[in-house]
Amino acid sequence: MAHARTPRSRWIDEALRALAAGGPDAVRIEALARDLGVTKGGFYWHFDGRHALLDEMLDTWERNVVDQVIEHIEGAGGDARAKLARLFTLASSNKQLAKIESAIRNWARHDEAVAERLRRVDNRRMDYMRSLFAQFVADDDEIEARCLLVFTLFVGSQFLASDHRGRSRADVLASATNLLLDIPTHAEAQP
Amino acid sequence: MAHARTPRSRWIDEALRALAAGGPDAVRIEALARDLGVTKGGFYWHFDGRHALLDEMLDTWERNVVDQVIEHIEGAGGDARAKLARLFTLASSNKQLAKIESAIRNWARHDEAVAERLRRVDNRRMDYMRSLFAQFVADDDEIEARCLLVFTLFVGSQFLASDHRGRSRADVLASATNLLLDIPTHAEAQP
DNA sequence: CGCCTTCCATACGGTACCGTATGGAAACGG
DNA sequence: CCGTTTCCATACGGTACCGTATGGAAGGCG
Repeated sequence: MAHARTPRSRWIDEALRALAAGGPDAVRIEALARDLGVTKGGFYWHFDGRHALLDEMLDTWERNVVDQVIEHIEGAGGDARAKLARLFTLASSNKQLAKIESAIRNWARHDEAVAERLRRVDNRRMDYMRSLFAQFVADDDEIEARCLLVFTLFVGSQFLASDHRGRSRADVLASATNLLLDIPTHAEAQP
Repeated sequence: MAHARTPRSRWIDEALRALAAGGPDAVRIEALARDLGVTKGGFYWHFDGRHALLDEMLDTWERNVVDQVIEHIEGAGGDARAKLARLFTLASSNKQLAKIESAIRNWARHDEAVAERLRRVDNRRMDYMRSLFAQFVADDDEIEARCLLVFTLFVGSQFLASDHRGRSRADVLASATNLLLDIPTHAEAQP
């Protein structure tokens, strides 16, 4: 096994960068080759065409995201609110990963295979959040609603262009997450 | 002025359909011509190239969205909560418009000119929502947070793939909006 | 060293699109 | 009914990409 001068992983990394920058349509083999300083000659030795590269990109992403989550579950301490707060902090950092994820989310709207992968990831995250909210919210409908609000807050803010009257987006995000962690249950609010 | 067999508006409509289906990269002139049953010959008489079509698409969308909002402001009655509830209902319908908007949101991530148009639209909607929330929420930070939560809820749910434990997405959306309209202010929740 | 596997460069044919040029058909206006 | 404007078809050259084929360089190994 001679050392690959441009191994599979480099193609995948570069492809993910292109995905983040311009979506799946920007993942062009000849363009990647130019960025890597080689020609596409070696690509077709490593991969079975463009579609295979896209698949492996998604495989890599799916693994990384899961690892990221697990890593955070394990390294966590404190109660449910503290864990959620740490999760929110994590979601706010990792800007490159957020771009990749946003590109994949949009991609999934047009490609059922991508949508299925995304569903696996989203469902796993939702399950985790549900288990945390369940520790201080009684009503199941409200748990589900709060999970949806959290999830869409971070996903949606990537696609939002509005300003916030002098406030930074990060500040408003923090206010919103505090709201989601501090508000009383629906049952307590009604009497 | 002879009657245009394929007037500008038909090109734009078809382009918006293509945008909703596959993003801006799917707006291909020769493909649109095929879908319209003509050749691209007439296109370059009407338009000054592909970029001009994309611009006019966005012009059309921006006008329509603003009209849609104004129409709803005018036709509204009741208090702020009722108006917001009606706004949420509107946001949940119009599936084709939602697809176009999602495509534009993703587009704006890569194109600054598109981002500026989107910022105009988003800011106008945000201003309207702020004025409504201000009628039953005291704290300015919380108003901003709730506006962001509402906005990202509807935007983000378009990009979400998760399931909801047997509940429909529409039901969870309804629970979430109720939460945003019924929760007490931060100041009231703290003592 | 000589060989053989691994990796890449080069060259090719094919596809899909852009934008232009030019002729012709279609619908008026006098 | 005839010319003029309006709209479209056709044909062309150019670009960018895909995937394949084939030769060659580079490094491990007997």
